[in-house]
Amino acid sequence: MKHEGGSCFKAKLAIRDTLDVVGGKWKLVLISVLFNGKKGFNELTRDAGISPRILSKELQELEINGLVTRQVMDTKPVTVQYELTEYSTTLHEVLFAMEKWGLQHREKVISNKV
Amino acid sequence: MKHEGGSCFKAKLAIRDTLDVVGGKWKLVLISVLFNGKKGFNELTRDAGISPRILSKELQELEINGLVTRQVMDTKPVTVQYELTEYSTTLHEVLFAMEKWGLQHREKVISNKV
DNA sequence: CAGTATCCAAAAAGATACTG
DNA sequence: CAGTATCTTTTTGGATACTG
Repeated sequence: MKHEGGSCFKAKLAIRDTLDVVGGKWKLVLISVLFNGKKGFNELTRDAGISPRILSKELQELEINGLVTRQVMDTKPVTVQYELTEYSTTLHEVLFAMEKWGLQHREKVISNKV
Repeated sequence: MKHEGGSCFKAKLAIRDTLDVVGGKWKLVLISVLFNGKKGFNELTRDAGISPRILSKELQELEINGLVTRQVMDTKPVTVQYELTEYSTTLHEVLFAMEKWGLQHREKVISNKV
């Protein structure tokens, strides 16, 4: 046995904690889209391919968890800019690892299917 | 702008690909549990805290994606051992990053709430 | 023990119309 | 443009009994 019960238990909990914050179908995708820089609401809707209802909910959760800021701009029809926070940079490692894995996995699947 | 449209699009797709394979509530948790070594079905049920129906489904998907092997042992009441594959090691970076993030985030939340 | 079948509850997602 | 309300559908999960 490599790990004793305690450390595995901890690992499992930590994974769960992370999933509670950025799990689900959209959050990491949204963060990766916002990596480009600020975006407006409808822009995000289009870029991520998400419906407004869900986007609104996801953004609120991301904001609550300190990963995104929402800034109301003083424009004629009010606009809003969503932007990643400084804290969100702590997720880079996760995002980068997932992006890398997705790419290599796609390669692998493609080559196995030829 | 740090990335041009193309690379962001690619990043988004890669994240999605990864989520398609190991997204959801259970897969990464199961993998982290199997990190300990082989486990039987009921053992996994207990360790992960998952119902048999879901466990069965998740394991099948993990097997299909080449992340887990299922080995039927030649014992009196048949037993089965689930084990991570060599390929699953490609996920270590993702798992490790998520574990690390979960830990630091918990720290952060706790200290902010004191 | 391993796993499936059945049934049910809850969560997540999607489409779309509508409001300031 | 930003976002909410409403309604519907799909997905996901959980309890539990049952089978080889």
